[in-house]
Amino acid sequence: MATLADVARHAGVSTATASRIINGSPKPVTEELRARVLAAVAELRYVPNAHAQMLARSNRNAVGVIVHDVSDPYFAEITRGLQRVATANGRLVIICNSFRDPGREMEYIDLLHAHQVAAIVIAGSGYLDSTAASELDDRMRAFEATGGRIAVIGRHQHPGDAVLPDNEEGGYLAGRHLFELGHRAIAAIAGPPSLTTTVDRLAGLHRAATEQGATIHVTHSDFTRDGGEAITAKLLAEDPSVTAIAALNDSMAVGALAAMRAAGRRLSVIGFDDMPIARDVTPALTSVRLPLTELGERAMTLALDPAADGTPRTEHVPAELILRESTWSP
Amino acid sequence: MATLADVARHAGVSTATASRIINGSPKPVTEELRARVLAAVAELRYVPNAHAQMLARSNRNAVGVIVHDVSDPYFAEITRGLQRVATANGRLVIICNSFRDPGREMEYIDLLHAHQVAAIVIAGSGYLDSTAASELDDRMRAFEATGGRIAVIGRHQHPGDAVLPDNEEGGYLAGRHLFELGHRAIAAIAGPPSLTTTVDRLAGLHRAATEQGATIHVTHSDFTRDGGEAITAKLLAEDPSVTAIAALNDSMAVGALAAMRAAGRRLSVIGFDDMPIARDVTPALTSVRLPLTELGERAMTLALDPAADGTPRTEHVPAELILRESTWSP
DNA sequence: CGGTCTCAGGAAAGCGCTTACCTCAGGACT
DNA sequence: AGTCCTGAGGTAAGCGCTTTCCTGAGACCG
Repeated sequence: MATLADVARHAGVSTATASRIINGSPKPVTEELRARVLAAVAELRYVPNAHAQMLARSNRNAVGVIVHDVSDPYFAEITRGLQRVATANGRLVIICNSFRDPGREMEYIDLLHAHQVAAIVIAGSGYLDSTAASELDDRMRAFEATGGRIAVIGRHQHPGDAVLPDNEEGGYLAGRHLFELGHRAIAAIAGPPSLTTTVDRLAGLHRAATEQGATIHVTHSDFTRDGGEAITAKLLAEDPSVTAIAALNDSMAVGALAAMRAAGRRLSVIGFDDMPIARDVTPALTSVRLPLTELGERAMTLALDPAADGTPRTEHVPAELILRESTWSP
Repeated sequence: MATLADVARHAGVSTATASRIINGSPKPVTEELRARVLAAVAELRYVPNAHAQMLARSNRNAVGVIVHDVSDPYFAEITRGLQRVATANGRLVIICNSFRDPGREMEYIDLLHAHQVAAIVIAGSGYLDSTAASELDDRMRAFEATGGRIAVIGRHQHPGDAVLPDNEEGGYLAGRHLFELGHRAIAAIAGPPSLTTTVDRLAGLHRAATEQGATIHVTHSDFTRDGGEAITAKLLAEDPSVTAIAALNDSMAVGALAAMRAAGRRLSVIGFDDMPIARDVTPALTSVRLPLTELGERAMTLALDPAADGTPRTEHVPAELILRESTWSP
């Protein structure tokens, strides 16, 4: 492995000069030396050791991202936004999948901390369990204490910069739409009850129901397509009076559609997130859209621009109802 | 930012001792010192500087992954496999999106090289353009010359460890299926002609056609859903005699379905990759499955186990036809 | 009771790079 | 002619950690 010293020796200059030439420092250097050094670099296929550079410069260049799972379309979309902004700012992005495990999240915070990232963005870890949340909070504080910056996506224990999708409002939009259509027997398929995303969307749904003096039957699943399919099958068998299903994300809504097809039933279904698949299933899915890419972009922007004063900044992004063909009057 | 020296001072020991205790080195240490050091670590919230560790240990711990785009379901699936194996081996994974830009790929190889990764896995960059390919090859050699390991997924210029999905066979399977159904006027919607994936799948299709003494009409698109929709719309308008469409990936097949729905036509459609969405569109998509997660797992395994001798290892993974409802006799 | 082992712990030499500071010519000025 | 810049380059001190080698003190032996 060629080092700077090798290059310098090869070109017959000091490491200082070689370093300056390679990094294009403002210090003036004669053309001849520059050429010699550059030739040596090419010949030796020299690639600077990033770790040594980080250590010597002690500037933080990378940023970390902790999400549930990049393969999940929801987070893939968010990640896309995060990457766009980070790359535009010349940052290296380190992505970590937490699989919603608070323990793993803490490990990753430490790992990113150890790697001297300038900032960490965390998405999809709004835990309600206060033990896990406060330990996490602890780790985050330790990171921030060293000058690191943290931005979170979604409601979160940790006080600090955050971009908040308006999940409550989205839930309300979905509920109101169903009630306006004339549905009265509505079943909600929620995600894990420990996630704030679930809680907030559900709260909106309940607000809409209360407005109508109605109630909504809630069952919990796991935000996956198969989970949605299984629970819908059960629901259809157990409660034939339900006329509409509000799934708290599109994956489960797609599963619900599959279960209905299998059972030969046709209830109204509304999804959440408006993922690309929504327009390609039959019937095309009515859904509550959250601008996921934008969510990511704004979170990364927050994370990279140091706060003017120390005040935590909070940005809200609105939800929007996208009407398609999966909802109708009973 | 607390350093090892801070911890050592705080505990009243030398940095050597502190380091040994923190890293659990085999050197024996009295319980009392161990307790003091660990207490100091907790109190100062010490997190070791990973860059300094890398530099001092000069062992390579991370691995790099270069893919087209993690948000793309195809690569998301592959990445999942890569991560599983890497994490199981205690490696940090650095993911880079190349967006199929050879220039960016080279940058990323250098970047990963600079970060001293132990290995790089590259997926989805089988370029035919020989200039780009040979420059890439150059970069890879430079990396390998320093002891780094490279594994590629898919056919590739670079001679070395590779796992190859059997795209040609998959194309053949798709073609034969359509011909067996009795189709004669078949249109293929291919991806960019510069990718080996496109070329290989197409070759299989042609082999099936030749067997039948038939030919296939080929048009090129870009592997995206919208690209598939647009080109299918055009196709339907221009050539009413076509009875079957072979899309070279599922995204384009889904687009084709949408275009057909819009035009009120019902041709047979076969996709490729058997992505999760395939079973949820209507009609459910017949597709050629490639075990993507396994592809990733095997590539990472190859990358992490140094070759027994220096011989490049090649693993083939077979394609499989998944019958659903989008294909029928004309 | 002097000599040899063992063991706990420390001193210090790097790992590969950046950069503040220093040196040494050769002009420009007075 | 002597002083002072100014440019071009080198010297060396770290950055935070690991690890080799060394030291000093008991334990043990004959």
